[in-house]
Amino acid sequence: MSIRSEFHQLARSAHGSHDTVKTRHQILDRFADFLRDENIQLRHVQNIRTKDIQRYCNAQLEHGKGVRTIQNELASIRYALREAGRAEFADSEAMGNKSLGISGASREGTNRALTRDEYQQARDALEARESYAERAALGLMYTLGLRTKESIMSDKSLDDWGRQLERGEPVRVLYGTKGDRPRDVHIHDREAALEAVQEAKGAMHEGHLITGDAGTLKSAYDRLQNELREVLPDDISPHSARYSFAQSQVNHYRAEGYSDREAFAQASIDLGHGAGRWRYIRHVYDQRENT
DNA sequence: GACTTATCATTGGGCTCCCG
DNA sequence: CGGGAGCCCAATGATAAGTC
Repeated sequence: MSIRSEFHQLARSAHGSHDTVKTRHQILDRFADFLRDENIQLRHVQNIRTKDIQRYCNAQLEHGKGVRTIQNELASIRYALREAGRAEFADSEAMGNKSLGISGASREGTNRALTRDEYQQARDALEARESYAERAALGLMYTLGLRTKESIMSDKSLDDWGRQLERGEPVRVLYGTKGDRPRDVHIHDREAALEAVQEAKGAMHEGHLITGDAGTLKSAYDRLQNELREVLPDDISPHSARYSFAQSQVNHYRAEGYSDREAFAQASIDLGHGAGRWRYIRHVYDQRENT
């Protein structure tokens, strides 16, 4: 059995969501490519040495890959090693990111928030294209702070959200959340949020808001992503709408007299992270120049 | 810091329309 | 009626952003 097929088996036998397993599989496959191309002749995962890993890291750096990316790849490789019974090796100091020369990457976000004008322009453009469902999805992302996937899967929740908003309750996001963690979002601009929910309800078609040709979640996702990219500025991604929401939450909490730190913490909770993530929110979401 | 899961960018397949 | 330009979109690959 080749080292490649060993990798494949290891990638699959391990745990994780569908996407995670798939990614791990790809990473290990590329690592196997590297070993082959470099003519490093290893028959088994058992025989992998630190220097092989080191060479891989160097080559990736050389190739111009980001440090964060390589760190992520190494996480998968270590996982495979552990799965193959080499936990001690995988967790050894020599196999740490620091020793391999891939530590210390910046974790600050690179996206910026969508401004109100840009939001309005994107909505107009979507209307002109008669992409009403996509326009509604963008509205939900902007007023409720939803991720793209959450907005696609919002169809099941729109009625509930409408009711919750009417009563002044937090909005409960259940479907499509990262890691399947539900969250309650405190909405300050209730009117705008209600409007977005109504709009989305009206844009639904056969029980769904967004549908791709293939009828899968993935195709719906790609369609929305593509459509939004065409009407948003080049340096803006759909996720930027969520940044805007985060900023507006922070501003509202501040206006209510919260300290900066508490405002960040509250906004963090609204985005579905823990309160302890306030520092992160400050870095990633609250880029002052756009507030 | 390490590991998992999401978003984003790029690629390329396949459709349509037009020309010869 | 074949083939290629141009477009649209889904698949694939890369990377950012989550949690533990």
